[in-house]
Amino acid sequence: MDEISSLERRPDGSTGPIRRTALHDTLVNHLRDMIIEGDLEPGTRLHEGQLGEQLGVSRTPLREAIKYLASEGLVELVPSRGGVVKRFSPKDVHDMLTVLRTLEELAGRLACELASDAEIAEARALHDEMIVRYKAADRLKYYKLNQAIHTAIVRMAQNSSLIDIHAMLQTRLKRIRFIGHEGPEKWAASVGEHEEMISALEARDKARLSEVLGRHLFNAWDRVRDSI
Amino acid sequence: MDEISSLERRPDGSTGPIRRTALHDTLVNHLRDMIIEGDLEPGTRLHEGQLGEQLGVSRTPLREAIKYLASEGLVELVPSRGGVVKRFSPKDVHDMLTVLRTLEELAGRLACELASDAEIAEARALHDEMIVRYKAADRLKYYKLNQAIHTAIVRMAQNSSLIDIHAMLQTRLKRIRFIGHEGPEKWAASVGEHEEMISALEARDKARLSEVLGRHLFNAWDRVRDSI
DNA sequence: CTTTTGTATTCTGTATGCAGCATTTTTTGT
DNA sequence: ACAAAAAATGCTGCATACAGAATACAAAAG
Repeated sequence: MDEISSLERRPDGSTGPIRRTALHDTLVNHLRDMIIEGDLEPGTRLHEGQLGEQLGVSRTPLREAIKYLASEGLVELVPSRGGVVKRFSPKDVHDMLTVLRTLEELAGRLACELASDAEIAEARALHDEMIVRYKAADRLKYYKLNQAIHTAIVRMAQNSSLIDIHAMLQTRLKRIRFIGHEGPEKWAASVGEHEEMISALEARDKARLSEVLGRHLFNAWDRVRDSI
Repeated sequence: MDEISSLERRPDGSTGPIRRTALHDTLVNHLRDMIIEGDLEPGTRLHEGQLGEQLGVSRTPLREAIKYLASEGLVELVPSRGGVVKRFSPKDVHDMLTVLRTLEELAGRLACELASDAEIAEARALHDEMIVRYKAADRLKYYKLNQAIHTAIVRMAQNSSLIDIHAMLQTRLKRIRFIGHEGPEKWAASVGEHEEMISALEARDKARLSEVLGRHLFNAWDRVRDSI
Protein backbone atom coordinates (compact mmCIF):
# COMPACT_ATOMS: atom_id res chain seq x y z
CA MET A 1 0.00 0.00 0.00
CA ASP A 2 1.31 3.36 -1.02
CA GLU A 3 -1.53 5.60 0.08
CA ILE A 4 -0.68 9.00 1.46
CA SER A 5 -3.58 8.95 3.89
CA SER A 6 -1.69 6.52 6.09
CA LEU A 7 1.09 9.08 6.45
CA GLU A 8 -1.35 11.67 7.68
CA ARG A 9 -2.13 9.82 10.88
CA ARG A 10 -0.52 11.23 13.93
CA PRO A 11 2.28 9.07 15.27
CA ASP A 12 1.29 9.65 18.89
CA GLY A 13 -2.11 8.62 20.13
CA SER A 14 -2.89 12.06 21.56
CA THR A 15 -6.52 13.04 21.85
CA GLY A 16 -6.50 16.83 21.46
CA PRO A 17 -8.14 18.56 18.53
CA ILE A 18 -6.82 16.87 15.42
CA ARG A 19 -4.63 19.31 13.54
CA ARG A 20 -4.12 17.48 10.30
CA THR A 21 -0.71 18.00 8.79
CA ALA A 22 -1.27 19.69 5.46
CA LEU A 23 -1.62 17.20 2.68
CA HIS A 24 0.41 19.48 0.48
CA ASP A 25 3.62 18.99 2.45
CA THR A 26 3.12 15.26 2.67
CA LEU A 27 2.57 14.99 -1.05
CA VAL A 28 5.57 17.15 -1.89
CA ASN A 29 7.84 15.10 0.36
CA HIS A 30 6.48 11.85 -0.98
CA LEU A 31 6.95 12.81 -4.61
CA ARG A 32 10.39 14.22 -3.89
CA ASP A 33 11.41 10.94 -2.31
CA MET A 34 10.00 8.99 -5.23
CA ILE A 35 12.10 11.06 -7.60
CA ILE A 36 15.26 10.89 -5.51
CA GLU A 37 15.00 7.18 -4.90
CA GLY A 38 14.45 6.50 -8.57
CA ASP A 39 10.84 5.31 -8.40
CA LEU A 40 10.23 8.04 -10.95
CA GLU A 41 13.09 8.06 -13.40
CA PRO A 42 14.24 11.17 -15.27
CA GLY A 43 12.06 11.81 -18.28
CA THR A 44 9.03 10.12 -16.72
CA ARG A 45 5.77 11.97 -17.16
CA LEU A 46 3.94 12.59 -13.91
CA HIS A 47 0.61 11.14 -14.91
CA GLU A 48 -1.91 13.01 -12.81
CA GLY A 49 -4.76 10.54 -13.00
CA GLN A 50 -2.72 7.41 -12.48
CA LEU A 51 -0.37 8.88 -9.86
CA GLY A 52 -3.29 10.36 -7.98
CA GLU A 53 -5.07 7.03 -7.83
CA GLN A 54 -1.89 5.30 -6.74
CA LEU A 55 -1.41 7.75 -3.88
CA GLY A 56 -5.06 7.97 -2.97
CA VAL A 57 -5.53 11.68 -3.63
CA SER A 58 -7.38 13.63 -6.26
CA ARG A 59 -5.68 15.49 -9.03
CA THR A 60 -5.97 18.96 -7.53
CA PRO A 61 -3.54 18.73 -4.59
CA LEU A 62 -1.31 16.56 -6.72
CA ARG A 63 -1.08 19.25 -9.36
CA GLU A 64 -0.19 21.80 -6.72
CA ALA A 65 2.57 19.57 -5.40
CA ILE A 66 3.93 19.09 -8.91
CA LYS A 67 4.03 22.85 -9.48
CA TYR A 68 5.87 23.24 -6.19
CA LEU A 69 8.48 20.67 -7.19
CA ALA A 70 8.81 22.37 -10.56
CA SER A 71 9.90 25.53 -8.82
CA GLU A 72 12.33 23.46 -6.76
CA GLY A 73 13.88 22.27 -10.01
CA LEU A 74 13.17 18.56 -9.74
CA VAL A 75 10.33 18.65 -12.25
CA GLU A 76 9.98 20.38 -15.58
CA LEU A 77 6.63 21.72 -16.75
CA VAL A 78 5.88 21.05 -20.41
CA PRO A 79 2.84 22.88 -21.79
CA SER A 80 -0.18 20.64 -22.26
CA ARG A 81 1.93 17.69 -21.23
CA GLY A 82 2.25 18.37 -17.51
CA GLY A 83 5.15 17.56 -15.24
CA VAL A 84 8.18 15.59 -16.34
CA VAL A 85 10.98 14.44 -14.04
CA LYS A 86 13.94 16.61 -14.90
CA ARG A 87 17.01 14.97 -16.37
CA PHE A 88 20.41 16.29 -15.33
CA SER A 89 23.32 16.10 -17.72
CA PRO A 90 26.86 15.49 -16.43
CA LYS A 91 27.55 19.17 -17.04
CA ASP A 92 24.50 20.09 -14.97
CA VAL A 93 25.83 18.01 -12.11
CA HIS A 94 29.25 19.54 -12.45
CA ASP A 95 27.71 23.00 -12.43
CA MET A 96 25.73 22.23 -9.29
CA LEU A 97 28.81 20.87 -7.56
CA THR A 98 30.79 23.98 -8.48
CA VAL A 99 28.18 26.16 -6.81
CA LEU A 100 27.81 23.82 -3.88
CA ARG A 101 31.54 23.88 -3.37
CA THR A 102 31.63 27.66 -3.21
CA LEU A 103 28.75 27.69 -0.77
CA GLU A 104 30.27 25.08 1.50
CA GLU A 105 33.54 26.97 1.51
CA LEU A 106 31.61 30.03 2.64
CA ALA A 107 29.76 27.98 5.22
CA GLY A 108 33.04 26.63 6.57
CA ARG A 109 34.47 30.10 7.08
CA LEU A 110 31.33 31.39 8.77
CA ALA A 111 30.97 28.28 10.91
CA CYS A 112 34.46 28.73 12.33
CA GLU A 113 33.49 32.22 13.39
CA LEU A 114 29.96 31.71 14.61
CA ALA A 115 29.52 28.15 15.83
CA SER A 116 29.11 27.55 19.54
CA ASP A 117 31.30 25.00 21.26
CA ALA A 118 28.22 22.87 21.83
CA GLU A 119 27.43 22.81 18.11
CA ILE A 120 30.96 21.78 17.30
CA ALA A 121 30.73 19.02 19.88
CA GLU A 122 27.55 17.82 18.21
CA ALA A 123 29.26 17.73 14.85
CA ARG A 124 32.08 15.73 16.41
CA ALA A 125 29.52 13.29 17.81
CA LEU A 126 27.95 12.87 14.38
CA HIS A 127 31.38 12.30 12.95
CA ASP A 128 32.35 9.66 15.51
CA GLU A 129 29.07 7.88 14.92
CA MET A 130 29.74 8.02 11.19
CA ILE A 131 33.16 6.42 11.68
CA VAL A 132 31.50 3.58 13.57
CA ARG A 133 29.14 3.05 10.65
CA TYR A 134 32.05 3.20 8.26
CA LYS A 135 33.93 0.48 10.12
CA ALA A 136 30.75 -1.58 10.13
CA ALA A 137 30.48 -0.96 6.37
CA ASP A 138 26.91 0.27 6.87
CA ARG A 139 26.66 2.32 3.69
CA LEU A 140 23.18 3.73 4.16
CA LYS A 141 23.68 5.00 7.71
CA TYR A 142 27.13 6.29 6.77
CA TYR A 143 25.62 8.19 3.89
CA LYS A 144 22.92 9.74 6.07
CA LEU A 145 25.38 10.81 8.75
CA ASN A 146 27.69 12.18 6.09
CA GLN A 147 24.88 14.37 4.79
CA ALA A 148 23.95 15.34 8.33
CA ILE A 149 27.46 16.58 9.03
CA HIS A 150 27.55 18.76 5.94
CA THR A 151 24.13 20.14 6.82
CA ALA A 152 25.28 20.75 10.40
CA ILE A 153 28.25 22.77 9.24
CA VAL A 154 26.02 24.87 7.02
CA ARG A 155 23.61 25.45 9.90
CA MET A 156 26.47 26.68 12.06
CA ALA A 157 27.03 29.45 9.52
CA GLN A 158 23.71 30.84 10.77
CA ASN A 159 22.72 32.17 7.38
CA SER A 160 19.14 31.26 6.46
CA SER A 161 19.60 31.91 2.77
CA LEU A 162 22.70 29.74 2.70
CA ILE A 163 20.85 26.97 4.52
CA ASP A 164 17.97 27.12 2.04
CA ILE A 165 20.05 27.06 -1.09
CA HIS A 166 22.38 24.42 0.23
CA ALA A 167 19.42 22.21 1.05
CA MET A 168 18.02 22.76 -2.44
CA LEU A 169 21.25 21.75 -4.12
CA GLN A 170 21.67 18.77 -1.82
CA THR A 171 18.20 17.62 -2.78
CA ARG A 172 18.88 17.92 -6.48
CA LEU A 173 22.14 16.05 -6.08
CA LYS A 174 20.76 13.38 -3.79
CA ARG A 175 19.54 11.30 -6.67
CA ILE A 176 22.98 11.39 -8.27
CA ARG A 177 24.77 10.54 -5.06
CA PHE A 178 22.33 7.73 -4.50
CA ILE A 179 23.78 6.10 -7.59
CA GLY A 180 27.45 6.93 -7.22
CA HIS A 181 28.64 4.17 -4.94
CA GLU A 182 32.39 4.43 -4.80
CA GLY A 183 34.82 1.59 -4.13
CA PRO A 184 36.57 0.92 -0.80
CA GLU A 185 39.74 2.93 -1.40
CA LYS A 186 37.80 6.02 -2.53
CA TRP A 187 35.48 5.61 0.40
CA ALA A 188 38.49 5.62 2.69
CA ALA A 189 39.74 8.84 1.10
CA SER A 190 36.37 10.43 1.74
CA VAL A 191 36.51 9.42 5.39
CA GLY A 192 39.98 10.89 5.67
CA GLU A 193 38.71 14.21 4.38
CA HIS A 194 35.98 14.15 6.98
CA GLU A 195 38.57 13.63 9.71
CA GLU A 196 40.35 16.72 8.49
CA MET A 197 37.12 18.67 8.40
CA ILE A 198 36.24 17.98 12.00
CA SER A 199 39.66 18.75 13.34
CA ALA A 200 39.79 22.00 11.37
CA LEU A 201 36.38 22.93 12.75
CA GLU A 202 37.44 22.17 16.31
CA ALA A 203 40.50 24.33 15.80
CA ARG A 204 38.24 26.97 14.26
CA ASP A 205 40.72 27.11 11.40
CA LYS A 206 38.73 28.95 8.72
CA ALA A 207 41.14 28.58 5.84
CA ARG A 208 41.75 24.89 6.45
CA LEU A 209 38.10 23.95 6.91
CA SER A 210 37.14 25.88 3.83
CA GLU A 211 39.88 24.23 1.83
CA VAL A 212 38.99 20.73 2.94
CA LEU A 213 35.30 21.22 2.23
CA GLY A 214 36.11 22.38 -1.29
CA ARG A 215 38.54 19.55 -1.93
CA HIS A 216 36.07 17.05 -0.52
CA LEU A 217 33.37 18.01 -3.01
CA PHE A 218 35.81 18.17 -5.87
CA ASN A 219 36.95 14.65 -5.07
CA ALA A 220 33.36 13.52 -4.70
CA TRP A 221 32.80 14.61 -8.27
CA ASP A 222 35.78 12.56 -9.39
CA ARG A 223 34.45 9.58 -7.52
CA VAL A 224 31.04 9.59 -9.19
CA ARG A 225 31.66 11.16 -12.58
CA ASP A 226 31.90 7.83 -14.36
CA SER A 227 28.63 6.52 -13.01
CA ILE A 228 26.47 9.32 -14.35
CA MET B 1 -8.58 46.64 -15.59
CA ASP B 2 -6.17 44.13 -14.24
CA GLU B 3 -7.40 40.98 -15.91
CA ILE B 4 -4.91 38.35 -16.87
CA SER B 5 -6.86 37.37 -19.94
CA SER B 6 -5.78 40.55 -21.64
CA LEU B 7 -2.17 39.45 -21.19
CA GLU B 8 -2.92 36.21 -22.96
CA ARG B 9 -3.70 37.85 -26.25
CA ARG B 10 -0.97 37.57 -28.77
CA PRO B 11 0.80 40.84 -29.43
CA ASP B 12 1.02 40.23 -33.17
CA GLY B 13 -2.13 39.88 -35.22
CA SER B 14 -1.09 36.55 -36.72
CA THR B 15 -3.85 34.20 -37.79
CA GLY B 16 -2.28 30.77 -37.30
CA PRO B 17 -3.62 28.22 -34.83
CA ILE B 18 -3.81 29.95 -31.48
CA ARG B 19 -1.31 28.36 -29.13
CA ARG B 20 -2.33 29.83 -25.83
CA THR B 21 0.57 30.53 -23.54
CA ALA B 22 0.05 28.56 -20.37
CA LEU B 23 -1.89 30.58 -17.86
CA HIS B 24 0.35 29.24 -15.13
CA ASP B 25 3.42 31.15 -16.28
CA THR B 26 1.46 34.33 -16.82
CA LEU B 27 -0.04 34.15 -13.37
CA VAL B 28 3.28 33.40 -11.69
CA ASN B 29 4.95 36.34 -13.38
CA HIS B 30 2.05 38.63 -12.62
CA LEU B 31 1.95 37.74 -8.95
CA ARG B 32 5.71 37.96 -8.67
CA ASP B 33 5.61 41.46 -10.11
CA MET B 34 2.81 42.46 -7.77
CA ILE B 35 4.90 41.32 -4.82
CA ILE B 36 8.11 42.93 -6.03
CA GLU B 37 6.47 46.21 -6.87
CA GLY B 38 4.75 46.37 -3.53
CA ASP B 39 1.15 45.93 -4.69
CA LEU B 40 1.12 43.06 -2.24
CA GLU B 41 2.98 44.09 0.87
CA PRO B 42 4.80 41.66 3.14
CA GLY B 43 2.43 39.97 5.52
CA THR B 44 -0.53 40.29 3.16
CA ARG B 45 -2.68 37.20 2.87
CA LEU B 46 -3.15 36.10 -0.71
CA HIS B 47 -6.91 35.94 -0.68
CA GLU B 48 -7.76 33.34 -3.29
CA GLY B 49 -11.34 34.29 -3.97
CA GLN B 50 -10.80 38.03 -4.12
CA LEU B 51 -7.47 37.87 -5.94
CA GLY B 52 -8.88 35.41 -8.44
CA GLU B 53 -11.80 37.66 -9.20
CA GLN B 54 -9.52 40.66 -9.51
CA LEU B 55 -7.33 38.84 -12.01
CA GLY B 56 -10.16 37.14 -13.83
CA VAL B 57 -9.11 33.56 -13.17
CA SER B 58 -10.54 30.79 -11.07
CA ARG B 59 -8.96 29.66 -7.84
CA THR B 60 -7.35 26.50 -9.21
CA PRO B 61 -4.58 27.98 -11.38
CA LEU B 62 -4.15 30.74 -8.83
CA ARG B 63 -3.47 28.24 -6.07
CA GLU B 64 -0.94 26.48 -8.27
CA ALA B 65 0.84 29.75 -8.91
CA ILE B 66 0.89 30.53 -5.20
CA LYS B 67 2.42 27.15 -4.42
CA TYR B 68 5.03 27.78 -7.08
CA LEU B 69 5.95 31.14 -5.60
CA ALA B 70 6.08 29.55 -2.17
CA SER B 71 8.78 27.23 -3.40
CA GLU B 72 10.58 30.23 -4.85
CA GLY B 73 10.60 31.78 -1.40
CA LEU B 74 8.47 34.85 -2.05
CA VAL B 75 5.39 33.43 -0.36
CA GLU B 76 4.95 31.51 2.84
CA LEU B 77 2.34 28.79 3.15
CA VAL B 78 0.48 28.84 6.45
CA PRO B 79 -1.72 25.78 7.08
CA SER B 80 -5.41 26.45 6.62
CA ARG B 81 -4.60 30.08 6.03
CA GLY B 82 -3.09 29.91 2.57
CA GLY B 83 -0.33 32.01 1.11
CA VAL B 84 1.16 35.02 2.85
CA VAL B 85 3.68 37.40 1.28
CA LYS B 86 6.96 36.66 3.01
CA ARG B 87 8.52 39.33 5.14
CA PHE B 88 12.30 39.64 5.09
CA SER B 89 14.10 40.89 8.16
CA PRO B 90 17.28 42.99 7.82
CA LYS B 91 19.24 39.90 8.80
CA ASP B 92 17.52 37.91 6.05
CA VAL B 93 18.56 40.53 3.54
CA HIS B 94 22.09 40.56 4.87
CA ASP B 95 22.19 36.77 4.63
CA MET B 96 21.01 36.85 1.05
CA LEU B 97 23.57 39.47 0.14
CA THR B 98 26.32 37.40 1.73
CA VAL B 99 25.41 34.45 -0.44
CA LEU B 100 24.90 36.60 -3.50
CA ARG B 101 28.30 38.12 -2.98
CA THR B 102 30.00 34.74 -2.88
CA LEU B 103 28.15 33.66 -6.00
CA GLU B 104 29.01 36.79 -7.94
CA GLU B 105 32.64 36.44 -6.94
CA LEU B 106 32.54 32.93 -8.36
CA ALA B 107 30.78 34.18 -11.47
CA GLY B 108 33.42 36.83 -11.97
CA ARG B 109 36.25 34.32 -11.87
CA LEU B 110 34.51 31.95 -14.26
CA ALA B 111 33.49 34.74 -16.59
CA CYS B 112 37.08 35.87 -17.00
CA GLU B 113 37.98 32.35 -18.06
CA LEU B 114 35.02 31.43 -20.21
CA ALA B 115 33.50 34.54 -21.73
CA SER B 116 33.89 35.15 -25.44
CA ASP B 117 35.19 38.48 -26.66
CA ALA B 118 31.79 39.17 -28.17
CA GLU B 119 30.09 38.69 -24.81
CA ILE B 120 32.50 41.03 -23.13
CA ALA B 121 31.85 43.59 -25.83
CA GLU B 122 28.12 43.26 -25.16
CA ALA B 123 28.68 43.85 -21.48
CA ARG B 124 30.69 46.93 -22.33
CA ALA B 125 27.85 48.16 -24.52
CA LEU B 126 25.39 47.68 -21.66
CA HIS B 127 27.74 49.53 -19.39
CA ASP B 128 28.16 52.48 -21.75
CA GLU B 129 24.41 52.68 -22.17
CA MET B 130 24.05 52.63 -18.39
CA ILE B 131 26.47 55.53 -18.05
CA VAL B 132 24.37 57.52 -20.49
CA ARG B 133 21.30 56.85 -18.34
CA TYR B 134 23.26 57.78 -15.25
CA LYS B 135 24.26 61.12 -16.69
CA ALA B 136 20.63 61.67 -17.68
CA ALA B 137 19.64 60.78 -14.11
CA ASP B 138 17.19 58.21 -15.47
CA ARG B 139 16.98 56.05 -12.36
CA LEU B 140 14.69 53.35 -13.66
CA LYS B 141 16.59 52.63 -16.87
CA TYR B 142 19.86 52.85 -14.96
CA TYR B 143 18.57 50.32 -12.49
CA LYS B 144 17.46 47.92 -15.21
CA LEU B 145 20.76 48.13 -17.06
CA ASN B 146 22.62 47.70 -13.82
CA GLN B 147 20.75 44.46 -13.18
CA ALA B 148 21.30 43.40 -16.78
CA ILE B 149 25.06 43.78 -16.43
CA HIS B 150 25.21 41.65 -13.32
CA THR B 151 23.06 39.04 -14.99
CA ALA B 152 25.26 39.17 -18.09
CA ILE B 153 28.39 38.50 -16.06
CA VAL B 154 26.72 35.56 -14.40
CA ARG B 155 25.64 34.20 -17.78
CA MET B 156 29.22 34.38 -19.00
CA ALA B 157 30.17 31.95 -16.26
CA GLN B 158 28.21 29.38 -18.26
CA ASN B 159 26.99 27.56 -15.20
CA SER B 160 23.26 26.84 -15.34
CA SER B 161 22.93 26.23 -11.63
CA LEU B 162 24.71 29.48 -10.85
CA ILE B 163 22.43 31.33 -13.25
CA ASP B 164 19.32 29.85 -11.64
CA ILE B 165 20.26 30.57 -8.07
CA HIS B 166 21.55 34.02 -8.88
CA ALA B 167 18.28 34.84 -10.57
CA MET B 168 16.36 33.56 -7.58
CA LEU B 169 18.28 35.71 -5.15
CA GLN B 170 18.01 38.73 -7.43
CA THR B 171 14.25 38.27 -7.50
CA ARG B 172 13.98 38.07 -3.73
CA LEU B 173 16.14 41.14 -3.37
CA LYS B 174 14.42 43.12 -6.09
CA ARG B 175 11.75 44.35 -3.76
CA ILE B 176 14.35 45.59 -1.31
CA ARG B 177 16.38 47.30 -3.99
CA PHE B 178 13.22 48.85 -5.32
CA ILE B 179 13.02 50.77 -2.08
CA GLY B 180 16.65 51.56 -1.44
CA HIS B 181 17.16 54.68 -3.47
CA GLU B 182 20.54 56.00 -2.58
CA GLY B 183 21.64 59.62 -2.69
CA PRO B 184 23.78 61.18 -5.46
CA GLU B 185 27.21 60.65 -3.91
CA LYS B 186 26.51 56.99 -3.16
CA TRP B 187 25.12 56.55 -6.62
CA ALA B 188 28.36 57.94 -8.02
CA ALA B 189 30.35 55.45 -5.96
CA SER B 190 28.28 52.62 -7.39
CA VAL B 191 28.95 53.81 -10.92
CA GLY B 192 32.65 53.96 -10.16
CA GLU B 193 32.61 50.34 -9.07
CA HIS B 194 30.89 49.42 -12.31
CA GLU B 195 33.66 51.12 -14.27
CA GLU B 196 36.18 48.99 -12.42
CA MET B 197 34.15 45.88 -13.11
CA ILE B 198 34.07 46.35 -16.84
CA SER B 199 37.73 47.15 -17.17
CA ALA B 200 38.66 44.14 -15.04
CA LEU B 201 36.46 41.97 -17.23
CA GLU B 202 38.01 43.32 -20.41
CA ALA B 203 41.45 42.60 -18.97
CA ARG B 204 40.17 39.16 -17.93
CA ASP B 205 41.61 39.89 -14.53
CA LYS B 206 39.92 37.25 -12.36
CA ALA B 207 41.09 38.42 -8.98
CA ARG B 208 40.26 42.04 -9.61
CA LEU B 209 36.80 41.42 -11.11
CA SER B 210 35.94 39.08 -8.26
CA GLU B 211 37.11 41.58 -5.69
CA VAL B 212 35.16 44.46 -7.22
CA LEU B 213 31.98 42.44 -7.49
CA GLY B 214 32.22 41.50 -3.84
CA ARG B 215 32.98 45.04 -2.74
CA HIS B 216 30.17 46.37 -4.91
CA LEU B 217 27.56 44.22 -3.19
CA PHE B 218 28.97 44.93 0.23
CA ASN B 219 28.70 48.64 -0.44
CA ALA B 220 25.21 48.19 -1.84
CA TRP B 221 24.23 46.77 1.52
CA ASP B 222 25.65 49.79 3.27
CA ARG B 223 23.74 52.04 0.93
CA VAL B 224 20.34 50.51 1.62
CA ARG B 225 20.64 49.14 5.15
CA ASP B 226 18.99 52.17 6.69
CA SER B 227 15.94 52.05 4.45
CA ILE B 228 14.89 48.53 5.35
C1' DC C 1 -18.15 45.72 32.42
C1' DT C 2 -15.51 41.75 31.28
C1' DT C 3 -15.27 37.12 29.88
C1' DT C 4 -16.92 33.16 27.80
C1' DT C 5 -19.49 30.41 24.76
C1' DG C 6 -22.39 29.50 20.84
C1' DT C 7 -23.37 30.59 16.16
C1' DA C 8 -22.73 32.35 11.60
C1' DT C 9 -19.86 33.63 8.00
C1' DT C 10 -15.80 33.32 5.37
C1' DC C 11 -11.96 31.13 3.50
C1' DT C 12 -9.07 27.23 2.61
C1' DG C 13 -8.63 22.35 1.16
C1' DT C 14 -10.19 18.76 -1.87
C1' DA C 15 -13.05 16.55 -5.41
C1' DT C 16 -15.26 16.48 -9.80
C1' DG C 17 -16.72 17.89 -14.36
C1' DC C 18 -15.96 19.75 -18.87
C1' DA C 19 -13.36 21.57 -22.84
C1' DG C 20 -9.23 21.59 -25.74
C1' DC C 21 -4.91 19.80 -27.38
C1' DA C 22 -1.79 15.81 -28.61
C1' DT C 23 -1.20 11.41 -30.13
C1' DT C 24 -2.55 7.17 -32.00
C1' DT C 25 -5.47 4.31 -34.62
C1' DT C 26 -8.59 3.61 -38.25
C1' DT C 27 -10.35 4.49 -42.57
C1' DT C 28 -10.31 5.96 -47.25
C1' DG C 29 -8.38 7.09 -51.68
C1' DT C 30 -4.85 6.14 -55.09
C1' DA D 1 -0.13 -2.02 -50.31
C1' DC D 2 0.93 2.57 -48.98
C1' DA D 3 -0.04 7.21 -47.77
C1' DA D 4 -2.84 10.72 -46.16
C1' DA D 5 -6.77 12.24 -43.81
C1' DA D 6 -10.10 11.65 -40.24
C1' DA D 7 -11.86 9.88 -36.12
C1' DA D 8 -11.11 8.31 -31.49
C1' DT D 9 -8.71 8.09 -27.24
C1' DG D 10 -6.31 9.96 -23.38
C1' DC D 11 -4.42 13.52 -20.98
C1' DT D 12 -3.83 18.20 -19.35
C1' DG D 13 -5.81 22.86 -18.17
C1' DC D 14 -9.28 25.37 -16.05
C1' DA D 15 -13.70 26.07 -13.68
C1' DT D 16 -17.01 24.87 -10.41
C1' DA D 17 -18.88 22.55 -6.38
C1' DC D 18 -18.70 20.85 -1.79
C1' DA D 19 -16.82 19.97 2.95
C1' DG D 20 -14.22 21.31 6.89
C1' DA D 21 -11.54 24.64 9.58
C1' DA D 22 -10.79 29.30 11.38
C1' DT D 23 -12.34 33.65 12.60
C1' DA D 24 -15.55 37.17 13.85
C1' DC D 25 -19.49 38.49 16.13
C1' DA D 26 -23.14 38.38 19.29
C1' DA D 27 -25.44 36.92 23.30
C1' DA D 28 -25.37 35.32 27.92
C1' DA D 29 -23.20 34.52 32.34
C1' DG D 30 -20.12 36.03 36.05
